[in-house]
Amino acid sequence: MKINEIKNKLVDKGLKVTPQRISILEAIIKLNNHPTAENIIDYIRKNQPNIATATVYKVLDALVENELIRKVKTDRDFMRYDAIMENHHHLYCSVSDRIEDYHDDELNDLLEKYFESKGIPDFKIEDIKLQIIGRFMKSKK
Amino acid sequence: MKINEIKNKLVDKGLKVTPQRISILEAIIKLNNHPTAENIIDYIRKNQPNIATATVYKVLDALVENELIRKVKTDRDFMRYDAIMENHHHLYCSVSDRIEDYHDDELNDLLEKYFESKGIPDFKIEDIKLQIIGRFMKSKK
DNA sequence: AACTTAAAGTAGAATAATTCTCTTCTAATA
DNA sequence: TATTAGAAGAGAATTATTCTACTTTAAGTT
Repeated sequence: MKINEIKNKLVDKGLKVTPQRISILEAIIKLNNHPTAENIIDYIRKNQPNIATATVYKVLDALVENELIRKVKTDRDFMRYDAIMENHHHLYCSVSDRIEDYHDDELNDLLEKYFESKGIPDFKIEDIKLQIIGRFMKSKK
Repeated sequence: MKINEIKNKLVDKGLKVTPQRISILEAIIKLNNHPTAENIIDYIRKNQPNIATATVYKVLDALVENELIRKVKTDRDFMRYDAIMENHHHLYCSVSDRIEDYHDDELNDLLEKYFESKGIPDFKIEDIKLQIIGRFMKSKK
C-alpha cells in the first residue's frame, strides 16, 4: 500500500495526517499476523527510534474509533490489531499465537441467508465473525 | 447445579476437591454473563472474605487446563470465563460488555456440512465458534 | 484415626500491558 | 506566517495478572 493511500484514509476520516499515524498504519498492514502493540512499536522503532509508547496506543485507539483498523478478539492478555476492514473470519491456531485471515464469500452468503430467515430473538445482528480454531499444516511462509 | 455435581467434575478430572475450587466453579455457573476474575472474586468474598486473589487466578487456570471452563475471546483487556462446555456461540453487544450464549444445533450442522465438503487448505479444523455482534433489544432479566 | 506428602492456598511483592498527566510540538487553516 | 486545536512525548501511574516463598490441606497409606 502506497503512502498516499494511507494518507487518504486518514484525511477521509478527518484525522490529522502525522508521520506517527502513517507509520503505525503502515506497520499494521506490513505485519500481517495481527500484530500486538509491542510488535508495532518494535517494527516502527527500527526507523523511528523515538516514537513514544503512549503515542502508539493513542493512535491505535484513534484508528479503531475511526474504523481504519479493528481489534481482534482473543483469549490472551494483550490486544491484537487487524488492518483489513472487509468482512472476513479468522483461523486461530490452537497451539500457538498464530491468527490468519479467512475470506469466504460463499460462507458469508450462507450465514446471511440463514440468519435472515431465522433471526435471533431480541437481538439485532450487526456483524458475524467466525473463530475457526485448529492446526495449521504448514508453517507461515 | 448441586455441590456434589461440582465435586464430581473435579474428581473426574483428577483434581483435588477444595472449598476454593468449589466456590469458584459455583461462581462462574451462577454469574452467567461470562464473568471476569474480578466478578468472581467479588462474588465469592461475600461468603468467603479471605480467599486470595492468586488462588482465584490459579484455580481458573487449572479449570481451563482441565476443560471444566473456557476462556471467552474478547477485544477487552481482561479475561472472561464460561462454564458451559457444550458447543455454543456468543452474542456480543456492540455497545456494552454483555455477552450471551447462543445455542443452535441447526447452525452447527450447517457449518459442519459446509466445511466438511469445502475444507480449508493446510488447516485442520478443531472447533468453530461464531461471534455474533449486535444490539440486544431487551435488557437482561 | 493419625501419618505422609504432593498439591493447593495465601499474602504481598513483582511484572507488564496499557493509560494518564502534563508539557511541548505541529498540521491544517486563515 | 500566525494561530490553535489536536497530536506527540516522557515518564509516572494504574491495573490485571503472575510470581515467590511460605503455610496449609486433601486424600492416599499405614
